[in-house]
Amino acid sequence: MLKLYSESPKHYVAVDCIIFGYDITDKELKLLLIKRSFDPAKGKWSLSGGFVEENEDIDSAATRVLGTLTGLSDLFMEQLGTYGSVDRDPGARVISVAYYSLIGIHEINTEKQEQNGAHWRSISAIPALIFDHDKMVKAALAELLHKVKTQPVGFELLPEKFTLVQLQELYEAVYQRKIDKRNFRKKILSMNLLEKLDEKEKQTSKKGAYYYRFNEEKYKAFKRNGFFFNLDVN
Amino acid sequence: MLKLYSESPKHYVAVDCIIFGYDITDKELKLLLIKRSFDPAKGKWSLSGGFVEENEDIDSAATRVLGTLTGLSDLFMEQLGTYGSVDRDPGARVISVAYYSLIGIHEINTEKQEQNGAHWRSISAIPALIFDHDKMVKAALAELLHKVKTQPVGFELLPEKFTLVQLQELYEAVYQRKIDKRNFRKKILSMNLLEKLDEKEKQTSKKGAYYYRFNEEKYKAFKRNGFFFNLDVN
DNA sequence: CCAAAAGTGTTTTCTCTACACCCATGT
DNA sequence: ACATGGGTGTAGAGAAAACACTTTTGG
Repeated sequence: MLKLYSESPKHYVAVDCIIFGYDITDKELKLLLIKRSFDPAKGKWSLSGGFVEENEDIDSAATRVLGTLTGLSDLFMEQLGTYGSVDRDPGARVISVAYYSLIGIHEINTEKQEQNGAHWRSISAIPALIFDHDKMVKAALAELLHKVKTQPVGFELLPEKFTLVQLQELYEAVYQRKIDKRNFRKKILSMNLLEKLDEKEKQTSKKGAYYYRFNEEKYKAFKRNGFFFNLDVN
Repeated sequence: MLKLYSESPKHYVAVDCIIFGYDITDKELKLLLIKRSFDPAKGKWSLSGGFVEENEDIDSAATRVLGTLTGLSDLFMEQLGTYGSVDRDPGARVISVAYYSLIGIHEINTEKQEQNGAHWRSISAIPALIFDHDKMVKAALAELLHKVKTQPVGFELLPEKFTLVQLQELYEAVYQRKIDKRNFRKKILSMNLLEKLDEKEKQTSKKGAYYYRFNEEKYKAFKRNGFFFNLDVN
């Protein structure tokens, strides 16, 4: 570093959130997108974002944006990367730090969101997005695919209680392919991270499917002993 | 985004480079660190960095910093993440985008570097670093470990011609453990990414070890056909 | 001729894959 | 009693791990 701080230029810094949601009923992975309400690119689809304030950590800015849109806090969220091409935003030079987060669509009031100009769109039919947001979404999807294989984040997209069928459907929605039922169950159950409950889900079948719950404590304990989550099934 | 651009604050944005180097002779993975020449934290060890200029992409800023220090261009470099806590730099609020890069120590003039206050330090004995640079290094190391397993980046740390022994020693330095020679060779050679040369390296043994070269073109072709590099050996 | 490092295969173990039938229950 | 979705095990293939001796050659 040759220059003094004061001799260096300052930049607008924004956060953009790639919000993944899973809908247990229509079994689709979705993205929360907004219709932009101001120029430039007013009326176009975009990720939701916001500027980083003076005395605000970047992570906090992302949490704030996410909270404003969903009304939820304590969601899974992770930094994806920073997009800093000079011309990425035609309005001004804005550096954007992208975050992705996972939320269960069942948890939130979808109608209220749509009033705010936010809409859930299936990842199989994402509209064109402004600026480099397509690039961000593409990167986030790649990251998500890797993440669900190597860390137990799939549960973030489901309600606390879920059936193995629902868990498998989630993985199928993310991978976009069918998974062998027996191999999937064998593998996930062999990790000993799920607790079988006495309760059954009876809406979708007469027999009913047992509910399970992810045990965070067990996972932490296993991890301390060098265990790695791995759910790469055929 | 509720605010207009002009109502939002601007921030100093810097890049910091985690520069990994591998020394073929002492078989150690190293980091290029500098003794900071100005306040705050003058005289302390730090990563090399620099501010992002007005009309400069962030990636370009990182390339520039790396070039200034090493005199090299076209090096392997990738974004690691952005560090944006308000108080991370006591001098001012500076948002830092961290990059890591891989270079062969043999390629550069080490003496010239040391004159610039830059020093290669083994990763097994990294001094305390300023600000959150320790955190960056830790993250970069984790990323590197993952990267060398899943992408052919190890070659970036070696000269163009290298022996299989040298390649294995590099992986041993990165993983910090011994690897089985026969399994390692079997696996890397079965990928068909290395070309055996007619030349032998004769400094370290009487018999001499054949030189190999990484074939970038083959790798690209294989990748197009869905091949994934994987070098996870015991 | 011998020290020192390079090079080379096989067996065993484990993990991944493929695959089909019975079970429970509401109507 | 039957239709519907839930739940279960095993055999074969392929990948990973363990392991020790022969080759070459400069001094």
